[in-house]
Amino acid sequence: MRLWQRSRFKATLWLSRNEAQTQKDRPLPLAKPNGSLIFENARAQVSFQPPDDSLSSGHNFMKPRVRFAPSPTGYLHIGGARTALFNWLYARHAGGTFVLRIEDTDAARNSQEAVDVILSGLRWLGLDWDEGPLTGDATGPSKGSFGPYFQSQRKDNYQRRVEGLLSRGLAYEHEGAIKFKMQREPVTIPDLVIGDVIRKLTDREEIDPDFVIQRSDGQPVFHLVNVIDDLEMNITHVIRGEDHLSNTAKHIALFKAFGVAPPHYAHIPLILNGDGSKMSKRDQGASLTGYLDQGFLPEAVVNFLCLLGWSPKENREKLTLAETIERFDLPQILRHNARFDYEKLLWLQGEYARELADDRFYELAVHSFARSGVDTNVFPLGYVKAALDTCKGKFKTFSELPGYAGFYFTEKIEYDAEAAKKDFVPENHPRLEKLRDAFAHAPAFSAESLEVALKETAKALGVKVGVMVHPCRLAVTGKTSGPSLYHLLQVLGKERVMARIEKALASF
RNA sequence: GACCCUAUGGUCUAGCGGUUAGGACACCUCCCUUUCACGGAGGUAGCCCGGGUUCGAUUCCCGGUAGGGUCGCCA
Repeated sequence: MRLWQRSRFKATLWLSRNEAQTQKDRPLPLAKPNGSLIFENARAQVSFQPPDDSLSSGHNFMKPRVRFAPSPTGYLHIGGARTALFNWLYARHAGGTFVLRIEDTDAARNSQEAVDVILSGLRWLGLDWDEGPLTGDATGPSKGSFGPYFQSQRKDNYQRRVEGLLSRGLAYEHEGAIKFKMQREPVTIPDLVIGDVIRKLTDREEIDPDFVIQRSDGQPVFHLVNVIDDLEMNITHVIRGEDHLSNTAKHIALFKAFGVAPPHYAHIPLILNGDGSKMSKRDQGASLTGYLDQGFLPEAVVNFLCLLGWSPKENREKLTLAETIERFDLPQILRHNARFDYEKLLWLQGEYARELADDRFYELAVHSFARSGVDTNVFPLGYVKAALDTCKGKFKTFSELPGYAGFYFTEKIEYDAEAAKKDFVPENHPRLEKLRDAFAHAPAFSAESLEVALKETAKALGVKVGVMVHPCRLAVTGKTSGPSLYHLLQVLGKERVMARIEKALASF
């Protein structure tokens, strides 16, 4: 079973690469269990003439055209982001075109701001689109020759198509709405990921298989506009979430009704919550914006998303974008849903954060402090950079940074309560005094000589190094962990360090 | 309720009839170390169940179970 399905994948893909557009006018390739190809005339079940030239493009494209068609709901779902990523990867891999189309048919919940969330999210991830809107304004500028790229601006097309359907008896009015005459026979959905899916009618559909394509208020419905836009934008591959799989039967029927062979379909598995439940809007981690806000790096998010439902093989986990584009292809996409593993994302984030180029690291770090209300610009640039250098590679997300290194930029040191109880004890008081004196007389206030000073003090007192280290760290940073102690002392400088030690000594 | 998809450690996955079932994250132990992190060494843990097919099934087929999706004048 699997074998013949896979052989069909190859045949279909080959077709997609080389004859992506000419297939529009050709029969649909299907496979038989013996692996040979058969052809089924896509128009076999329709008895009308295909649309005139004004509705069907005469262009002959060799490269795939894919699209991401989100609805502006005010946020970009992480699953949607991955769908966009897979589309983008396939386009880049195959040298095709990535189209961004905004499905804003539901006027009530659309706004320019909601579109901007999508645009900025995709831009953040680095998923540039070859065609689509340039701004969130539905009537604003766009690039590409298949526009408009907002469905709200394409009403005439839908109206014309509906009238065509009506005149050919393929749709009818019902209580003010327009319904499409859906076939009752099972629909075969050729899918590049899953294989041939034979979709039968459900019990409710048995009663009435027809579905509304235009509401009684005149607004076209998703299934209709989605198909018309894909058709008119010459989309060759529809790569979308598996939640659309069952509905694809309707779309294929619609394509047939318009006299055109449907595009290739690739339904990708969904992303579930860590506990296996469906990831909905309200779930933690569902919104892409959240990752930006938490200080994740887009390259980490992209890398992680790639690993959900697709594998680069060869035991690779961390990949550059170029490597991913090179390796990515539709047949290797997994068929089962994946759970979102936050820990693994965090690991990748740490990997990328450690390797950040200095300038970008400083920029992101300064930004994270600004977000937490700390203006690092009031400190000398050299001081800020030196401080940040001691933190690189020691934390994962940038939202951790203000908590990790905030002591560099404030004199209000709050001691960790538990640590103070343990380290600010009477016997440590004279030890800290000795350390203060040793620091005061160190030949230089550098990490090297401070380390020598501290170790010699410990030796003189007959205690382990740690006995000196912990109270000292607590005194100058208020925390039990952080950057290298000697280095942070050097960066803070003698004045700050001495003052903080005095203050600590006065507190116990 | 019906229809569709799926099923390898806790998680992401490699595997495409014969393997000591591989890697990564997480977890545990140890080493390194001023803390944390990194790095190094090692460890616990897996083929959902039941039938077939086969000399031989994680792998192929059927059934069950479980999870997910769909059946809207939402997208």
